[in-house]
Amino acid sequence: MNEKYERQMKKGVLDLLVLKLLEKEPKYGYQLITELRDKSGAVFLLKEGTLYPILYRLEEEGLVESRWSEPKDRQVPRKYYAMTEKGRQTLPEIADVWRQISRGIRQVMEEEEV
Amino acid sequence: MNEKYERQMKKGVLDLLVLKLLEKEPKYGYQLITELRDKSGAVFLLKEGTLYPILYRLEEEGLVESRWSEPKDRQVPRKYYAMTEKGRQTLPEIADVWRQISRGIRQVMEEEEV
DNA sequence: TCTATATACTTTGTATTACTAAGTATATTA
DNA sequence: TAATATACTTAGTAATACAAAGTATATAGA
Repeated sequence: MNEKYERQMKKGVLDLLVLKLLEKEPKYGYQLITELRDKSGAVFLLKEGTLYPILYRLEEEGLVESRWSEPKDRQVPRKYYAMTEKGRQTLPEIADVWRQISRGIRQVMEEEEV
Repeated sequence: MNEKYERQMKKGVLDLLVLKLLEKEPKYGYQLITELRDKSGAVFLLKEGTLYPILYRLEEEGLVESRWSEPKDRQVPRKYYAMTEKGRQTLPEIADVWRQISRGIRQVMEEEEV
């Protein structure tokens, strides 16, 4: 992909995708990176330096909350993130912003392409 | 719309939309603002301070070129922007970046929604 | 045993960009 | 005459994806 444009176009949607992945159940950071990679068909290959600050920001905004796992059987400790009530209210709003913008883009792009 | 997210999600796509609108014929800045507003269904309401710097950047990158209109019959002078050869090569590349990213987002969003 | 790799989280710094706000100037309309 | 629409410019700000480096543990291979 054209890296320059790729980077900019991804701005803003990561919050949406992370929230979406947390919708059903709590997950930890590294898990989110691999799920995002797999489900997006390797379009979203996040580095830790990208994802973790997003989680910190979402937590600061009150959309998610975290707790450390008590590490059983010699397991590396993990920080699980779960959606808050506010997060559940906000997710559909953000999803709607995405829908409107992508529709606007489609309309401009498909214009006169009949 | 949720302004905070709206702003970020629009990042990067404006170059694409502006190039798309210039594909068929040269246009001037103010014209691009109104066309973008109308064709997007008022999703993209650009201020001059948003559009013109985009055009300067695209020109600096060699994707478009500008010329001032010689103002006939007491008309305000206009700066027309036209696609360059390089611009015509780059447009499909950027459009493809958009397609891949939006497909990746759709896949994550639609996951388990059956 | 040693080493490399995968897992897992943190932090600092940088580049890019949409937007606000202000300014300049002309033409048209009320 | 004033207000509005047209048309372009510029300076400054905030937000964020990413690179890069660091810390630490578990596991697999040589």
